[in-house]
Amino acid sequence: MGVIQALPGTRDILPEKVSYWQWIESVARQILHRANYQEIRTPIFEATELFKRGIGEATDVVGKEMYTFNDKATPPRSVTLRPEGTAGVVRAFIERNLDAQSGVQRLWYTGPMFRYESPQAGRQRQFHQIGVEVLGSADPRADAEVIAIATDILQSLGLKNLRLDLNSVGNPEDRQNYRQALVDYLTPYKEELDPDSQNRLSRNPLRILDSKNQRTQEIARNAPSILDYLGTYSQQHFDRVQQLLTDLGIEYQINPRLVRGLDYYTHTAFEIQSDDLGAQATVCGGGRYDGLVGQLGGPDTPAVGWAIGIERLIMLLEELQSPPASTLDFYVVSRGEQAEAQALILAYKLRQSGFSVELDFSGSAFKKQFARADRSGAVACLILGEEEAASQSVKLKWMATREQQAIAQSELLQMQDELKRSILNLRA
RNA sequence: GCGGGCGUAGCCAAGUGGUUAAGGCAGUGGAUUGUGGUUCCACCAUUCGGGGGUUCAAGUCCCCUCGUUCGCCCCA
Repeated sequence: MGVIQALPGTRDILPEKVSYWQWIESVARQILHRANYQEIRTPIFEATELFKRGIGEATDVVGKEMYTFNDKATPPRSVTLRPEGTAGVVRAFIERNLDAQSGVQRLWYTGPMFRYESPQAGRQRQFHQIGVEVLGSADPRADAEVIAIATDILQSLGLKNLRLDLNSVGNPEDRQNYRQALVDYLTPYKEELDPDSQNRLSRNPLRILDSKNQRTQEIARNAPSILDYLGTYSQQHFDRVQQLLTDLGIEYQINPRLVRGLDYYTHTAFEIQSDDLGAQATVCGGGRYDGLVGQLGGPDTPAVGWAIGIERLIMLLEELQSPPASTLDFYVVSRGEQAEAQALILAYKLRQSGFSVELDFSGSAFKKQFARADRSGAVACLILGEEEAASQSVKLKWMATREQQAIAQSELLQMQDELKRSILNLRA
């Protein structure tokens, strides 16, 4: 039609939905504040190299989903819109020497992420995450704390029917041993696997475990478990994390086939899923990444974190709650040149006194303006016609009771406290 | 990249080859002078995402194209 549309996989967040976003942000902020996590804001684009090295060349995210382009530098510089939050935070941690500041850095962030994928339910090209990263502790309590914060946020928003899947992917050595065992097991079945899995057999066999192909799943069911290949330290760490979660009263299920898509994970890996989300069931995913900081050129620093997908969270919230109702105090109705001018001033002054006030600009019949006042959800209506304008007065009408009184404009502005009390009462 | 669904007004939506394209919401004007969450009336798509074709006749059938949506892959 010639109308310019938002690009595929991007969405406008319209005013009627924004209350969900504000609600999520305020709940998360509060919970993170209580745990003394500090907010960090990093650029939404970074050197492409950061993600290649951090996330791993072999991953799908890096291999086919990055928004990468050259900027105008000479020579051209390859730049990528961040596909996830951890790499940027770790880069800042290293570059700004945050490790030197204190033992442990507890950080959180929120903002847009970008992946060039085909959009579907719960998946966009620009989407938003809220995430945490704890840098500088290998203690299982850090894993448990971070998981507890995630469940706390989700529960505080009223979500139920969530599953916490937990696994350990061990350290690189454990994983190498396991990988070999897995390949040994799967190779005889190679012809029966789905084509994607056949491909992965040599490149990324762990990923075969969570294939959705039925036959592949049947085969994977009897595959060796990573949990039988954990070394002593890995096993102790994993046991401890489980114990701590139990102590905290957080329910989880061990899922030895949980494999996460980014290369940097070590030891703890977890996902929080819902059955109400269609194909993209994961609301929160995370884990430990003890090797990443070192891999990106920083001092060896153990770390653990997660990210919540805000759009997916909102999909769940929409099924449960409706957004908070309007909180408009006054709707100002006016007609006639003089009255309209006075109405504007009155609205302005009331706002300065802390009231929320909407002014009807239409100039249409009072009847229509009242109908709009009603729909606006305002507690009271202020009416200014020619009579009121002539006498510098205004009619104050309480919508719920239909009671109406004439009052001098100056007097209305004097009785703030009384008005505030009445509005509170009528709203309750 | 691959597969399926859908595309009629600002929004929701009927319509499945035959004169002027239902209805609802929203919007605008009105039902005696300035009072809403009731009612009633009028107005609001020369046109069915776009292009081509079949036919005496197409929103309705066919082809192409664009958009959108769900799924695969993968992830938040």
